[in-house]
Amino acid sequence: MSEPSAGKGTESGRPDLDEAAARMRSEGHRMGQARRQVLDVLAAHEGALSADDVATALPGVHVSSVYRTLNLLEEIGLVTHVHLAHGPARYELSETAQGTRHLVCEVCGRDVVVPSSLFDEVRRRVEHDYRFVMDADHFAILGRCTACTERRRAASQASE
Amino acid sequence: MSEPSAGKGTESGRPDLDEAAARMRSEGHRMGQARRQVLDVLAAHEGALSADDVATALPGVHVSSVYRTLNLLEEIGLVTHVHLAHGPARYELSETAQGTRHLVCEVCGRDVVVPSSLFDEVRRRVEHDYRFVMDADHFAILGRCTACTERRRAASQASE
DNA sequence: GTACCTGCAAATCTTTTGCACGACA
DNA sequence: TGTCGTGCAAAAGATTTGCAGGTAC
Repeated sequence: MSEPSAGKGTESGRPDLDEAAARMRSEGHRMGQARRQVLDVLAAHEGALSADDVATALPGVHVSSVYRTLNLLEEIGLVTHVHLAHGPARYELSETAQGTRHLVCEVCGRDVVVPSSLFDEVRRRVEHDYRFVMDADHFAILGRCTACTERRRAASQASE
Repeated sequence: MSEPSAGKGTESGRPDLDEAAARMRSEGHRMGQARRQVLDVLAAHEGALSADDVATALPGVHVSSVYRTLNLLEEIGLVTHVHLAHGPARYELSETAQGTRHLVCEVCGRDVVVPSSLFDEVRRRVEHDYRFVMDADHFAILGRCTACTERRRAASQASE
């Protein structure tokens, strides 16, 4: 175990984690090992991780516990999930995900993160015209990244 | 606009179907009964259907055939699929789906279809600033419809 | 000490695949 | 008639759930 401070969960030495623990306790939950470790892994990673990624990173934690934990954390609002393309759901800390949108290349799978403020205008129009409040950015937007667009263009030109 | 599949007397009596059959044959495929029936069901429905919906509507057709058929039709370009919320994928005729985007209420599941032209500005900006070409509208945008927004507001006011 | 968390196994749900037979062109 | 489409069963992948025992508080 690579935690700087050993012992029971009250003093983790990580402000984020203490905050999360407090949040959880205030909602009537405990901060067990699995939950602490899952939060750790999510905090340590930049991108969004699948439940399986998390479980693999934590050999001592069972996948089902990872799922349960992620669901709980999401319920509480500490974690958000995104669907990138057609694979499994991917999770990240809400704090990290805040204000971001994922553009995923259908060809190479590259994940481009863009500020969701790009969508402010659309959001306003949708809210006004359709009375619909666009919400958390749970779904990626599919398309083609530069490289794959060029490649495609080159290919179609070559074939003519 | 949309025309009912009554029309001129051709072999099948359904111009859409004949067209589809021709398209399939030109790509080296046959028009079996499962394929014909799946196309029929999709044409008969306004909204997007799950594979299971289609299979249920066609007691004589096996689910696996429905999946295979839908995948083939999608490959050819006659059908498109959308992910509404977190359930199974939903399929509709490309013709119907053309130029539409789905807004799905996270609370009640209502599916609001809007013109994708709403996103033209965003699309331009994303293409210019991020060199990313936004593609088919395979993923719904989640949020909250009017009714559920009001209900939520009322609830949060009541609880204070 | 009690109630909750967790590991494990098995169930669920969606989608895919291998195989043998029957139908379409 | 030969090939392709289809039904059926089983597999595969993602996620959930029941239960028994350990742990946080």
